Amino acid sequence: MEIYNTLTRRKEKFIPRQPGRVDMYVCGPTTYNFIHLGNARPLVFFDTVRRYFKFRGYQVRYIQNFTDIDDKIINRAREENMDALALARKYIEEYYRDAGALNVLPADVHPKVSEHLPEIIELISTLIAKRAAYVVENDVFFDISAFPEYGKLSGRTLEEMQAGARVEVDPRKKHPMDFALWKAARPGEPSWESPWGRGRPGWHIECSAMALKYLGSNFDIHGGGYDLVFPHHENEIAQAEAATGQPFARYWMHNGFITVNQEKMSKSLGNFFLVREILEKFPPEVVRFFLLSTHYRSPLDFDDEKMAAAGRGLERMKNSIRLLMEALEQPGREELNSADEEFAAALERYRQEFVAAMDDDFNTALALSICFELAREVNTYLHNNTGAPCRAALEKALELFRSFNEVLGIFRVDEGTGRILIEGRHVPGGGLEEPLIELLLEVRQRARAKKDWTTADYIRDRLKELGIILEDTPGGVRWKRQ
RNA sequence: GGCGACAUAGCCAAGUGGCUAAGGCGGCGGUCUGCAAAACCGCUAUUCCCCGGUUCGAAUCCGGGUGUCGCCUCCA
Repeated sequence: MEIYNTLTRRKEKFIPRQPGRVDMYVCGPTTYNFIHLGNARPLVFFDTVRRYFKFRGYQVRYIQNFTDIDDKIINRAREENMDALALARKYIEEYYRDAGALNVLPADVHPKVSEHLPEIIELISTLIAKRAAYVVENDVFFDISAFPEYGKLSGRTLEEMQAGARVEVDPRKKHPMDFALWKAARPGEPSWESPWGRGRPGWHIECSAMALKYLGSNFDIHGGGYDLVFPHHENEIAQAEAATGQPFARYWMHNGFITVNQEKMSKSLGNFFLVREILEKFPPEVVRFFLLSTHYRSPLDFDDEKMAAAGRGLERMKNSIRLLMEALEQPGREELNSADEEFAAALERYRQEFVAAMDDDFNTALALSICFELAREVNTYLHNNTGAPCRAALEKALELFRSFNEVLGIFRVDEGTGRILIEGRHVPGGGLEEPLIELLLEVRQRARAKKDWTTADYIRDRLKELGIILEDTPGGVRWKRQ
């Protein structure tokens, strides 16, 4: 496998710290609101990375933090007249709903800053002891001059950064790029006891402390959005490496940004989309499919039309799986003929191409295109074998869809059997709906037998308005939910 | 001002030195159908922003230009 490493600015062969095992840490959201589409991209992408490693037989340990202590949370809590930690807790709950809808599997550990104060304080103490940090009044700052490699991740030098500085510098800092590890308590803010008085941790120290706690030094993959490269990840490296003397993480992966109408999502532009709002308009699988349809390092532009196009594409794949499942309900043929052999050989080729695509820096866009090729192969095969297709061949194709989906997570899966669920007729709990639809279809068939097309079309149109799609086939009518 | 990324069809999007430039959406034509839907078949970029260069050969490498976006400040 090859992974693009931000640290070296090129693709590198992936060699894990321990053979057969991958330890990864991904920066999770600051929980002061529902998650937005920009949060969803790294969520879905790194979830896919983790699924792929499992697919490839690695044992994966996946850590994703929640930042539940932060200026934004405090400000928001003040606006809502709420306790800051309670507000954070509320949005952590909401996070699980949105992430779950997007088929993002929970991390092995979701550490919270508020539950890791001892680790954070210990790390800061170590940095002070090693003269990589200094105390001013009740604040603690990281001393950039103690870490000569500062800037290695973002590829900029201290001089360049100073030249471009646009922010007023706290005059108590020894160097303008020094950053806060510990902030003295201010009235009305959550705070904790520390050797430097009551206060709270700075933004960057939490990830260093929690990643080191759960994964140790030199773990395999650290991920997050591209905007975290500087200063967040740069500072994480400085803190962790100054404290331990060891490399922090081996591969740094960063996803590109989501834009809306070619502009970065931002509150000031009013083009901020919450996952929750989008899910009111589009099914979650379509959102996930859309997010994976572009390579993770490229920017991705969001608008309704592109989502609609993604939905139609996903529908094509679902139709193919649906046709496959229907064909498997028929008797079929047991023995293989040469056309079946050819079909099976094509399936094997797709499997290899899929793995090659994902091995190449997680090229999900290419992997999805292989799913489309698989769909067409299946449809063509079914088209040419309407009489009695070979069961073994069909089962092999369905299994291939299933294993691709294990990685991509774009189709819903039955938790018990692991089989792909294509929304069709069956509703859990049943009720009268299904028999009534069947009854209407029967009436419509009678009309059709009498060539009463007006009635037949009327039933079809009205059912469509209710979200029931009819398709007349030579073998009878087929129906599905929209 | 400093640093960086990107530019492939109507739209989205793979491809980073050499077979016919993947795939999807849309469009057009055909098969099937009472019609429709779904599906299948065919067509839809003589060319990859522009200009130079390297090379037997470049969308792919190098130089210059233009344009778009991002980071340098909280940000996924």
